[in-house]
Amino acid sequence: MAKRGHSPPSGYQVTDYPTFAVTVDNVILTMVEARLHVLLVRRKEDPYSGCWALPGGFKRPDESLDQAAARELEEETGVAAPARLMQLGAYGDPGRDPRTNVVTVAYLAVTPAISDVNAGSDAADARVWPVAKALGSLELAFDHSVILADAVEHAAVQLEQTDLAIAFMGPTFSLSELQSVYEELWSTDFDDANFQRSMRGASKNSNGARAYIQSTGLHAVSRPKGGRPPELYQAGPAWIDGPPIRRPRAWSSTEGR
Amino acid sequence: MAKRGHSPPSGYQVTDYPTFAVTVDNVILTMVEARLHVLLVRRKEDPYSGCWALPGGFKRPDESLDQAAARELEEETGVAAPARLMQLGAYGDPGRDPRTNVVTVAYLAVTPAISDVNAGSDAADARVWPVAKALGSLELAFDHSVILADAVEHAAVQLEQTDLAIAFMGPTFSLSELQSVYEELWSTDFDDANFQRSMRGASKNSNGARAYIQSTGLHAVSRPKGGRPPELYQAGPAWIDGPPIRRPRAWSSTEGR
DNA sequence: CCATGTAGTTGTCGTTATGACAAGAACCTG
DNA sequence: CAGGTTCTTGTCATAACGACAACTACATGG
Repeated sequence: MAKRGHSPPSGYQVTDYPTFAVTVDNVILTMVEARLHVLLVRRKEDPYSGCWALPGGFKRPDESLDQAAARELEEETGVAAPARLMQLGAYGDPGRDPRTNVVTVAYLAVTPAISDVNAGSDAADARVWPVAKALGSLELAFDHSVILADAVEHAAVQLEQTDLAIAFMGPTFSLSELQSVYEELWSTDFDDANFQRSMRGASKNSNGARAYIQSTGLHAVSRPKGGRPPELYQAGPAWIDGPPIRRPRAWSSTEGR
Repeated sequence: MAKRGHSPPSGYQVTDYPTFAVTVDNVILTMVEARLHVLLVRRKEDPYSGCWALPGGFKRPDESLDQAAARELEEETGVAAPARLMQLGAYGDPGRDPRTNVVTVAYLAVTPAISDVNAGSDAADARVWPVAKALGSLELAFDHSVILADAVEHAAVQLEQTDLAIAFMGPTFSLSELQSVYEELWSTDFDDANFQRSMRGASKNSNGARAYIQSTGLHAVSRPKGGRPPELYQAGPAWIDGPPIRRPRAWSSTEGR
């Protein structure tokens, strides 16, 4: 980027353009007992005081949008920003905030089970909610239910394009845990056997370099209800783009998307 | 920073948050002679006066982001907003506009060959440029080369997820025209024969309802250089999600993305 | 310690999609 | 009509996918 020294806006008037507040909002998704959950805070101040909302806040002029998102997440929830905080989109419908003109930029991230959530000074409470409930009975502040719905859809798409599913997992995981992520976000049911083959790189697919996931050799400890202890895997080292598994599509004319 | 005549929200202080200008910028992609082109305007005012830039401008408080994008496009270029004006993302790095704090929301659309482009009052000129040149030798205003690059990447991804490729086509088109879109955006070379099968729904794939494209029965008129006149197709009526063709991936460890 | 239940893993098989390539069909030009 | 170009159809081997049977490794309860 060249061209500096444009600084003094030669006869530029502040009144030439309308001003806005710019906020960032984070959609933090995680998996609790095979169900998709989202991190929400309960608002302490007006507007929408007492409502649950996505953690977020005002962007500062001296920080990038990405930085603002990470900062606000930590401030409001005590949750360290996940590595991949993806931008989702901007929302700027008139009147979406009763105070003033506010444009918000939504971010999406995925984490393994969150250890401790602590409401920051701006929030009355903070916890994870099942997405189904957050979109159903909860009545979120502002247009946050729209943002949340978009985020879930975006995550579902990313699942097919990237290794996003692994971001839901801890350092080691079983294939059935991973499978539950795909099944939950895509509302599908995979054949266990076929799922495993797909994940490993299957058959004799190609060069070993692919490595979407990697075997650790370890096995999970047995659990109360029985069943064979699964082998534990970890994220592959140098995974390059490409779908680890294909999203099933409904071709029948009766089904939409 | 001014704060427009908005009902002073009960005890709310203007100084509680920083203000920004919000702009929208459009990336309009089209295909000219099998090469990807982008619509640019030459700036008439500072900053970056004389530079080529994406058509865009300030959002107004009483319109949505989508509306602002469509309005600015028409105002600056005389090009009617294409049906699908997709939001690409928000860009808000500090200092990206030398005047003030500006956050811009980028939009992406694809059109068939644009008939007439007319520079609006804000622009000194308007025309389509090959994307290769726009990203190479042209030196765009602000961070518009970053936005453009992101847009091209986004279009390439959408090509696999939606029927975006057809948006490049006119009312009727030949399969080789369509093929050139995929080949240009993905930097690949498809086997002509195999490409056709994929596009038609191939083999005996499934219920005819799929119909990504539809035969018109017509044939193109013969062209000067010879060759068999291709059959002409049109967009399918009720196409539902799903990739008409898969993007080839490079699995070899030497290739990135 | 054996039957039963649960969960994970391996194997097989037919169907479908994909990629490579040959061959034919319809137009141009000279 | 010969030769070049572009589009179209056909064939074939291979890889991927979905369904499903079978087997393994654990827990629990008698």
